[in-house]
Order: sequence, then C-alpha cells, then structure tokens
Amino acid sequence: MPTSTSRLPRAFFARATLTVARDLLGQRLVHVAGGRRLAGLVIETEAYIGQNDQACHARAGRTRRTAVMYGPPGHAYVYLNYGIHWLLNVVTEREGFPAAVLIRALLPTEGLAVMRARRQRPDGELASGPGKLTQALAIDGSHHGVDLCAPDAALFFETVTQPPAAQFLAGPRVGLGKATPEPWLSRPWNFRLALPAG
DNA sequence: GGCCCGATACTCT
DNA sequence: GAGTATCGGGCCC
Repeated sequence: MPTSTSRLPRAFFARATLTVARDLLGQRLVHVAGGRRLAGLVIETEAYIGQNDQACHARAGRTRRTAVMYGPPGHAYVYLNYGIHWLLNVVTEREGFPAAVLIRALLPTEGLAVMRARRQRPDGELASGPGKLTQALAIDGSHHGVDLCAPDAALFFETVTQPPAAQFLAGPRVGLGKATPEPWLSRPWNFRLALPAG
C-alpha cells in the first residue's frame, strides 16, 4: 500500500548529482505498462558527473548518444549495454551540464507476477542489477529521452515517506573497465541500501 | 558458493 | 574495428 502518490518533481533532480543519487535510495520507481503498475524501491544508484569524469559517457563531449545528458534534469537516459541490456539513468543538474544517476537495483514491490513472467528467475534476482531491473519493469530504448517529471509520464519516481529500514553504504562504482583512470575509478560514487535480510 | 567466458549490437575512433 | 556503466550458463569446488 503506497504511503504517498506524489511524484518526484524536476527540482529533485536539478541538484548536485551525488545528492540526487543518495536521495533516490528508498524512493519508488514506477512504470505503468499494459495498465499495470510495475514498481520497486531504489536500493542502489551510481553517479556519473560531467565531462571530466572518465567513467561518464559524456567524457568525449556531446555526441548523438549523450545529448540527453546535456538536456534538462528529470529525463531518462537509456542506452544499450554490451548489445544486450538496457540501462536506465536519470539526468541531473542544470541543463547544459552532462550528469546522470544510474539506477542499479530495485526491491520489487508491485507487479511481481509480471516481473516473474518477464525474468524467469528467482525473486531475489528480479531486479538486482541494472540490466535486470529494466527487463523486469519493461524499460527499453523507447524510453530514452522521456520526461520522468511530466504529469502524464508512464515512467516516473514516487515519493516514499516511510523508506525501508536499511543501512546506507557508499563504495566505488561497479563495472568500470580497466581503462577508467584514477581517481575516477575509486571515487565512492556508488550508493546502496543494505536491507536486513537481503 | 565461486570463477570463467561468450553473447550481441551499438557508438565513436 | 575496438570497446562496452552486464548477465547467466557451465563448470568446479
């Protein structure tokens, strides 16, 4: 039972990326697909901040793929990784500055039956990774560039007034290739909630 | 439980 | 043509 139905406004995303990444933990990502709510609490995020960040896709400047990251905050930056997996990010900071938060894991809360059918995996692996959660919530390239703050958006974040009891952890970003130089490789820009039993 | 490795397609050099 | 913000199967403890 949702404790609130208010959506995270654009002002939430128009802040420092590290702040947004931390504050997104415990909030709810919702995709209304086929008339059903597919939703989960955000339990892991990762920040990618600006052209100087050598792990950020915008490190080579503005290209066709990264143009969305230079746009207004609150929009979805979705891209295909390894030719197989869609990864969902939310654009942050002011328009013109390329930065985003990667949503890396969710705790599924609504639409479990749909997610199980889509994933064909144990419940603990429905959305426990960036490629897994997009498959579970039916998020793909068609969502690239969509405004998550639009009143009629089918994909959006909801405010959770009672986040789950969990320990907050920060650590280095995951999955960066060896090509990523220091200090960017070890910046603790990965944030997660360690839930008691999982 | 762990490690290794192939899949697969898109972006930019 | 190389590299990639991953996943899951196969294999071996």
